[in-house]
Amino acid sequence: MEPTAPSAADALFRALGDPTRRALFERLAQSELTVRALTDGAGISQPAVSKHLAVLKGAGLVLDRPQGRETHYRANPRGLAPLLDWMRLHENLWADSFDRLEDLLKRMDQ
Amino acid sequence: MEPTAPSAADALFRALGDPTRRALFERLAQSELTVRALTDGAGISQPAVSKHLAVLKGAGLVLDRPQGRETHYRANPRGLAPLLDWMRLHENLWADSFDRLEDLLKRMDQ
DNA sequence: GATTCGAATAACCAATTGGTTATGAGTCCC
DNA sequence: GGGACTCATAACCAATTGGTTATTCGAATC
Repeated sequence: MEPTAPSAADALFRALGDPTRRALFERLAQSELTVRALTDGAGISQPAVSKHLAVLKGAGLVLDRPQGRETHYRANPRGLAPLLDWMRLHENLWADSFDRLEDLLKRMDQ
Repeated sequence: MEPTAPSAADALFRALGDPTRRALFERLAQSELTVRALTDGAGISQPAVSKHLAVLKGAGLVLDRPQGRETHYRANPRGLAPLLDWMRLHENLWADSFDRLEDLLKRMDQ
């Protein structure tokens, strides 16, 4: 019900500010993947991927699920909520025709 | 009508990734301000503010209006559109209850 | 027209950051 | 238990970045 803390948007924007990191998030938004699977095709080393995942996790954008020796990562469905919250702060920027935006955003809150 | 280019989201996320820069944008989202007015209360030097404004302008987030010796900056109402475009790419992340999201976002396109 | 003011640019610097290789701590499999 | 595999962390490095002061240029003011 209450809006996301201001600092949450900070971490989120910073986390998504890096293209490589955002690409990882976009892959995770489609399916759960292990660190190995993410590393293959990422074009960077496995430790680099792990560091990016730590940042994404810190921003609440991804969730991890350790299983045996591998860790499965997936996007957190509620992770992008602070971004929508932030947008609501600037609702007045949008054209008046988007008056349904507020209703929509309210449904994100609970 | 056509979705924003992928690179647009890149510039936007990077521009908003810095807290100081986002604070400047948030002030401009409420009213048009000169560089001087922005500098007062920003806690950083005027050249620093000018550099941040250049980045925001490059990302399409603000518009400038030179007038005499001062430059007036204001938020670009269409500047955040790429962010909504990007969100549509991850629509599947959101809970099914937000099925009106697509309709809403479509209205951003024209 | 001399001076002050507003903004952008240049030159520079310290801190942050995104990457690397090396290593360590668990887990699976023979 | 020995070896291969997965992931995280440590240590380090080059590049980027956000800040500074100095300077320049154009516009307002006296």
